[in-house]
Amino acid sequence: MGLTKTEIFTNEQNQLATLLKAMAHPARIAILEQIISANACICGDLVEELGLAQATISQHLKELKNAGIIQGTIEGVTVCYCINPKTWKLLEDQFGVFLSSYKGEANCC
Amino acid sequence: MGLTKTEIFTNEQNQLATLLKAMAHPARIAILEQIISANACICGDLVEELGLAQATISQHLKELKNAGIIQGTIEGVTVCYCINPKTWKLLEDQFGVFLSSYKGEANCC
DNA sequence: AACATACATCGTAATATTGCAATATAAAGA
DNA sequence: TCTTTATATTGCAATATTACGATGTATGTT
Repeated sequence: MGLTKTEIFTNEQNQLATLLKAMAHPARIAILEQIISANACICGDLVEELGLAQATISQHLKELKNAGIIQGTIEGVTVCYCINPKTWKLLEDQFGVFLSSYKGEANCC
Repeated sequence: MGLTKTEIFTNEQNQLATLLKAMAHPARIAILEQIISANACICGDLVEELGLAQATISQHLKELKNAGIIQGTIEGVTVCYCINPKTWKLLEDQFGVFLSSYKGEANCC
């Protein structure tokens, strides 16, 4: 096994899980924080900022791109990464609905 | 390798990643949705609701419990699971800050 | 053209995750 | 006590993730 049974779950459940999974790594959170705080799109600066090898950073960027969370544009020799506003909003909405569905009502246990 | 280099990142980055990771699976999202919608705490009902083996559900519950997202109390033969309000709030806060740090400003790429 | 720079991809090793059958444990009832 | 019921744990197979060195691929520079 070792293979998630996606067919059992709803599209929304699978989609949310995929987005969360893409973010569920400290390196990828750090990368996103950098991209956001730099406001402009950084690129190989990430390799210096975080203490990871270039290949590793590139792989994390690929995962974020695959999930649609960031987008990259080639700018000469460098590649410019930035947040994909559409997916970001989707995540805010989907996860927001999910989180706020719990009202913290009278604890039963 | 295959081992996350947690020592490179901040506590907050690691903590958020851990919480997101615990939720980043459709089965665990489904479990949480059930627990929330049932309002009261359900238990083995999950095995019937979702189409997964009892051992698998139990394992997912364990992961959610380890992450502090849910808590379980023994009630006779059954175990009563519910959301841990503290962790839920922590996640809402931490992830909320993170998500809202991106203002969707002028796209650069 | 030859080279440097910036990324991406490949290949690989170490480890983690997912899922389940089988088995263990613990509480309630006969 | 013996059995049933509900859940946890163990052990295992299949697959995924993380990380990195080595190498490939563009693009710009001399």
